[in-house]
Amino acid sequence: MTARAHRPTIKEVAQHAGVSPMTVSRTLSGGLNVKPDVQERVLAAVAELGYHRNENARSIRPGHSSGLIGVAITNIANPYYSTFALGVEEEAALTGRRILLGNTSEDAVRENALVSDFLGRRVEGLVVVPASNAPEHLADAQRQGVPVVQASRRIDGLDADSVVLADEEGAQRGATALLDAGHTRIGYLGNTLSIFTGQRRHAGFVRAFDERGIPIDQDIVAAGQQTVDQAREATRAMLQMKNPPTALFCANNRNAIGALKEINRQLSTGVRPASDYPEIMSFDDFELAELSPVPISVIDHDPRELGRTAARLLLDRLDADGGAVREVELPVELRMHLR
Amino acid sequence: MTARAHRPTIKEVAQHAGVSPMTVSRTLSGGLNVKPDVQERVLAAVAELGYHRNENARSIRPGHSSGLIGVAITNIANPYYSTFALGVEEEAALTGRRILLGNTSEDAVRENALVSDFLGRRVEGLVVVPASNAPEHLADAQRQGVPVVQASRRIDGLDADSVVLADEEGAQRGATALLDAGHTRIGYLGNTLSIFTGQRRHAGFVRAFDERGIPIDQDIVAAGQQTVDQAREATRAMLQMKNPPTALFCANNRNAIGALKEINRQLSTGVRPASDYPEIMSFDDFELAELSPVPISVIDHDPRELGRTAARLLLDRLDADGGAVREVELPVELRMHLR
DNA sequence: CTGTTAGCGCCTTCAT
DNA sequence: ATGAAGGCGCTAACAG
Repeated sequence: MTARAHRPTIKEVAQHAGVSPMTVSRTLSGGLNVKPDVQERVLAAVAELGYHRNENARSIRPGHSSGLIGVAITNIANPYYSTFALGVEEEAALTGRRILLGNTSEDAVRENALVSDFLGRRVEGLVVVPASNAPEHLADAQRQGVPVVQASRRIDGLDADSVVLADEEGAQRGATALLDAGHTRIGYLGNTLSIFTGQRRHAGFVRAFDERGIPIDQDIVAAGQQTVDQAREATRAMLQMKNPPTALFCANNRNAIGALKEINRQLSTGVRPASDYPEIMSFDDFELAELSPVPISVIDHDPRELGRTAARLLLDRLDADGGAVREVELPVELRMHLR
Repeated sequence: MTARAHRPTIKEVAQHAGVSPMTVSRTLSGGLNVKPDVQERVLAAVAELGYHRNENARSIRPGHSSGLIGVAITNIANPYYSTFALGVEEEAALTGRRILLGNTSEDAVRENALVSDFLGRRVEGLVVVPASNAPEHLADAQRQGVPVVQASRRIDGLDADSVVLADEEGAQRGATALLDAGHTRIGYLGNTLSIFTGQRRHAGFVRAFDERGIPIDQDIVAAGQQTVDQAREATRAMLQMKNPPTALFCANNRNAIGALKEINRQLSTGVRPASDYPEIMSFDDFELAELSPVPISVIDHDPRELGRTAARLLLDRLDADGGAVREVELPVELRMHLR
C-alpha cells in the first residue's frame, strides 16, 4: 500500500504542462495574464499529479501568514469545551483558516509548551482558556505580534482581548433565586477558587447571601472538585451531614453532574424519597439535565457562541490591529425549575 | 496593544549573539560542536528576543515533515467525537505532533475541501471519520504518501488502515438480549443505513431476529435520525402507535438520548407510569444514562481509545511504511439493565 | 569549533 | 503573456 510516494511541486507541474513554474503559480492564483488554453493545460497537470500548493512554503514569504489559529483548551473531552472549539473552528473556517487544537489538562507547564509549539508553527493568533495565572508566555506571544484571546477565563497582568461569561452576576441571580424560594441551607459545589470562573461564581454566590444578610455555613461549601467523581464524593459527604443542605448550588457542569449522580445513586437504594434530597441550581446547562430526579434549575449559556466570539475577537484583531483591549462578557440565562 | 511586532528570525538571533546563523541552529539542535560559552550567549539571545524556530520553514526542507496530523470528524461538538479527538491528540502529542482539527458536518463536499486544505498544509497523515462513500480524495492523499486512517467508519474501495467498532456483533448481542428478555416488539432507532455504522448496527439487529426466527415489524424501524430532535420525533411517532414497542434499540447516543427525552417528556405529563414505556438498549454509553426513567442497557465502548488506536495506526505507518492494510475492530461491552 | 554555500517550494519583481 | 532571478527561514554539506 501507499508506496511512500512523492508530493508534486510546482516545478513538476510546470514540466508536466510544458510551462514555467511562474505560469503555474499565476494560473493557480486566478489566471491573470495566462492564456486560457495554457491555463487548461496547467490545471490538467495539477489534477493529474494531484498537486496542492505547499502552504508552509507560501507562509514563509514576507507579508504572508500561516492561516493557522492555535487553540489551547483545558479539556477537549468536556462537551462544554469541545462545543467551544467547534465555535472557534466554524468562525476560523469562514476565513479559510484552520485550528491547531491542543489540550492543556489544566496544566500550566503543558500550556506553556503548547503555546511555544504554536508559535513555532507560526499561528496567526491564539485562543486560550488559560490554565494558569502566569501571563508571561502569552504576553510573549503578543509582543511578537501574535494576538491572544482569552476565553472563559481572564488572567491578571495580560493585556489581551477576552470573552468571559457573566459569572458573578449569573451566580448571584441563581443563588438569590434559591434564597427567595425559602432555602437557607444551600450547599456550594464548585471548582477551585484559584480559577477565574471558580472565583467569580463563588463571589456571586456569596454576594447573594450578603445582600440578604444571611450567613454562609462554610461546612457546606466545597470548592476544588474538578471532576465528576470528586464532585460526587463532595456531595456524598454533604448529604450525610446531620443537617444537610436543602439545595445545592453547583458552579459548573462537572459538579452538577456529580451531585446528580450521587443523589440518583442514593435514591436507587429506595430509603428516602426524592423530596428528601436537595434541589439543584447548576451554572451550565447540560444534556439530559431534564432527567434529574430532583428539580434542577440552570444558569445557561452557549459555549459555541463563546467560541465564535473568541474567534471573532481574534480575527478582528488580525484584520485591523491596534485599538483598545476588548473585554466581552456574554450574558447568561436563568431557567428556574424549583419545587 | 500588541504593536504588530515582529517575529525574530535566526539571523537576528545570530546578530544579537554575535555569531553566524549556523551556530544558532546548531545550538538549538543540541549544541553539538558549539563551545559552551557561545551556546550560553546564543540561548540568552534566544530568550531575550523570544525566538522560536519557524517550523514551517524547517518543514519545507527535503526529508522533513510538518509534524501535523489532519483530523476530520463529522461533529466536534458531539462528546463522542470530541473524546475521540482527544485520544488522537494525546497520542500525537507523545511524538511531538499536533493535530489540525476540522469539522465536516457529515458533508462530503466539506470533507473534500478539508482534506485538500490539510494536504496543502503538508500534514503527515490523516485521521478521518469518513462522511461519504467516495474514496477518491483519500486515495489521492495516500498516493502522495500521506497515510490515511479511517476511524469508526470504513469506506469501500479505499486501501487504508481503519479502526472501527464491533458494530454488528455488539448490536446483535444487544438485540438478542432484548429478545431473550421476552421482548417481541422491539423498535429500532438509528442513523441512516448509508453510513457504515448505521448499516452494520442495523445488520446486527436484523441478524438477532433472524437467528431466533422472529420477524421484524418494519413499522417500528426508523433509520435516518442524525440529531437528538429527529430521534425524539421518531420516538414520539412510535409511541403513539396502537401497538407500540416494548423495547427500543437505539443505534447510537443521539437516538438513545432523543428517545429518553421523549419518554421523559411524556412521563412528566403523569398520564401513564414508567412501566408502560419501553425499556432501552443503547449502542453508546453516555453521561447520565443512569438517570433514565426506564431501564437502559448499553453497548459500551471507549471513544478515547478509538482515537488513540487510530493515531497509533497512523504513527506506526509513518515510522515504518509498507505492510498490509490493518483493520482493527475494537470490542464493545454489553451492560444490561432490564426490568 | 565556526562560517559559507546552496537549495527546499513558492511568488514578487523585473525583464522580455 | 511568459520566464528568469532572487529571497523568505532554515540547515545539510562542505570548507576552514
